[in-house]
Amino acid sequence: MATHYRGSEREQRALNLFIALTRSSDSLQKAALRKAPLPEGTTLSQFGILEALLHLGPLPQTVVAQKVLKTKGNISVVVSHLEDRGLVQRRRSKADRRQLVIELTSAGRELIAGYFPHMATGFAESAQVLSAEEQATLTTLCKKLGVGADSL
Amino acid sequence: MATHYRGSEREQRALNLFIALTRSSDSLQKAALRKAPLPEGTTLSQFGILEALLHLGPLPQTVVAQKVLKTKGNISVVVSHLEDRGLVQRRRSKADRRQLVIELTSAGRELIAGYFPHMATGFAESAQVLSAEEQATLTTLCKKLGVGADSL
DNA sequence: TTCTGATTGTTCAACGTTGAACTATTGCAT
DNA sequence: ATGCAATAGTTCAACGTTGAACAATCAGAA
Repeated sequence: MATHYRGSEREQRALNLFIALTRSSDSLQKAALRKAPLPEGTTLSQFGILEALLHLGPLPQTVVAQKVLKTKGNISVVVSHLEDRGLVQRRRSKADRRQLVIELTSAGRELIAGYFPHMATGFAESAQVLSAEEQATLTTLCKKLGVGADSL
Repeated sequence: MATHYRGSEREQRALNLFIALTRSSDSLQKAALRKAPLPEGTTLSQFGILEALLHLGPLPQTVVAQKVLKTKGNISVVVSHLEDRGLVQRRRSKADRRQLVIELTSAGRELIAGYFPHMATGFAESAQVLSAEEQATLTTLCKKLGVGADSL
């Protein structure tokens, strides 16, 4: 589990932190998916985009890319797949004709709105090994770390 | 940053935790890579395998798969790429003739041993926004969460 | 207005990733 | 010894992912 690298204390601490972060988010994700399998034919990437649209409303692709931490090229591809499946639709923005605003179709809304609560329950159950206070501490420290790392 | 899902307190807490975990590990990784770009032609996946071999010695592919949290099919592909690049070599195990033991070539060892310390420094610098105690707390909570989630 | 640089999205090559079907080998139970 | 379930690895289709090259549009300066 821990790194086998023989470096300074400081480096080993940082490496162990990174490994623990990566594995725990991976474990949490997998546990939630075990409890709430994705709808047939829906991938994790597609889910991420559908979820953003459900909770934030119609968005231009660039904004979607920022939300799900992927590149615009990637979003373009995955949105096309969602469009092929009839879950999403592209609309040219009148304000800025470069933008394509993505919005859920009724089928897409039904799919994601019907599924998401199961996933939320899955996360809640999986996170229960930590107390509410521990979860809050963990979240706070992660945010501090993330913001700090981004500004380097 | 936080979820926009309107569910129970418990669910929102778990979702926010997951988002924070994901983003912080992503930020930490990207910050480290900014400070220490991977060697030309080396991908993150290839790096992961080289690193495992450097610090754990020659390993059969199944073990590598467990270490880097990927499937055996994936390891097979990436190891082939590493073999093409002359960084790694497959050796049929005598004890169990099903196993292929992967080991670093001298070129591979030189590459990863020369690069890894830079990455370690990058992680250490990026993690410095947290005190040593905070890092330890974060690591401990992550492990507890990970172990708990795995056993569901 | 006109030029110029920045922004939005598409496309493509190369690689990564998974899960399933397949082969070879092993170990065990009978 | 024989048969059989489990294990190690390969391969493939389908999809995801990135970064770079490209076209269209916008916004601001001269």
